[in-house]
Amino acid sequence: MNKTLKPAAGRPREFDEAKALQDIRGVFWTKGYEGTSLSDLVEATGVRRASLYKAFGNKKQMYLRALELYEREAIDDVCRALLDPGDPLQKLDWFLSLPGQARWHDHDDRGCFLCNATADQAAFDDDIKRRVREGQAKLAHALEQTLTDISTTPAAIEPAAQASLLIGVYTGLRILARSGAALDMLDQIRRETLRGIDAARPTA
Amino acid sequence: MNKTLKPAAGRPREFDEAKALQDIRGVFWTKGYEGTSLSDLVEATGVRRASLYKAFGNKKQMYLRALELYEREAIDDVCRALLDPGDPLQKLDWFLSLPGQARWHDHDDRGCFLCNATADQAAFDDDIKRRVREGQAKLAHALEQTLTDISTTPAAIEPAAQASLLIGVYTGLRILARSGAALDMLDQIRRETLRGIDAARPTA
DNA sequence: GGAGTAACGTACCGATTGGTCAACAATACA
DNA sequence: TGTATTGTTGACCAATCGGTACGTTACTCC
Repeated sequence: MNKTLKPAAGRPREFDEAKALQDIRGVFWTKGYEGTSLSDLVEATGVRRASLYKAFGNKKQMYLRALELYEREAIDDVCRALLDPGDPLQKLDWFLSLPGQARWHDHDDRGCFLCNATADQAAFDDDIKRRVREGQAKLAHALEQTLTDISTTPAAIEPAAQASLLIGVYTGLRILARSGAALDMLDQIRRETLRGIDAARPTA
Repeated sequence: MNKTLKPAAGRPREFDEAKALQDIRGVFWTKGYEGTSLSDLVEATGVRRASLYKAFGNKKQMYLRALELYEREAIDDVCRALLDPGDPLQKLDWFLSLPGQARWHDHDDRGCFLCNATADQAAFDDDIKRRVREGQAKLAHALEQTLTDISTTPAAIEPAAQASLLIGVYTGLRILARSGAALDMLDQIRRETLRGIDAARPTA
């Protein structure tokens, strides 16, 4: 929007910061925080080391920005799909099938960056902890909305608790998928989770 | 057993290899694979660097041995508890309450080493992948046994699929707990999981 | 008491880590 | 045409990384 506006002082940036951030996200996503070196990021972006530091600060902030971008794009896409019209149970089934789909299609499954971050660095850094929490909250909100749509008698089910369950199962599925679990196992987990949710709804 | 037997040739080892492995496990457990340096292990064990290499080979093998020890002790303990006599549903409730318990009691929760390994290095290394799979299989077997005890009409429930579900939920819970998720959320996940399993059993 | 063997202790290795510095280049504004 | 400001560049940093070479020491067996 304001790309041309506000030219600011000094020499203009020669690289596309947004594009660089996408590349950075890709590296952190596949290799994790500790597994990613600055040299990796320099190679992936084509941007010199000092320029990256000038633009982003330090490694941790690059990671945070990359995770933020992932949440704004990938997570929001999932939320939108969950809020789209359609059969709620079918949408939840789709949501829980994402880990297995990724493991099935991709040669090497890099999982969900949000889940990776949860397992990777959230335990060690409060800033990452907060960002992960925020992404989960967005997801939980969309799931809760979808769950509410299952029944018009909301007293019978507890959408908030079931949304938490879905976050938990989804996280577990992503971690298991990336660690090479059998597709059968992932399918079983998805089916049993949906069975439990279906069983909890009021018998109309 | 054969501590005194087979003295072998050469200078005897001055440190207790089993004790050193326990210390190594502790460091990997809390700091992860990449987060652990050889200096950390030297400091934790009190054993010189070259002696560690002599005894264990390299860093990855130290990790594998530590994970193996964890599975042989902690995981087996859990399996035994699940197979002990008692109300099956209550035992499953206990199992799913472990992550929340750890988060509640320990100042900083280092989680379940098996789950940490699943999320940490299993995606990148086939050997670790195999070891993780083995630990999960042991757990799954005990869970399946417990689930079978819930009902005497096994056709109505699918213990194998529900065991997979429990592994998935447990993994998710451990990752979420360590990443600082609210205790409420962990409780909700546990409750909803058990509700689903309870709902699936045949109405006697 | 050798001879053989294996662990110990230390110093060391090249490579890589995240991060910085100062010279230089490109822009806006006066 | 300065001057201020900011990005680019490439060399450079101390620290640390996983791993090793080698001389010494402690043990068993002959």
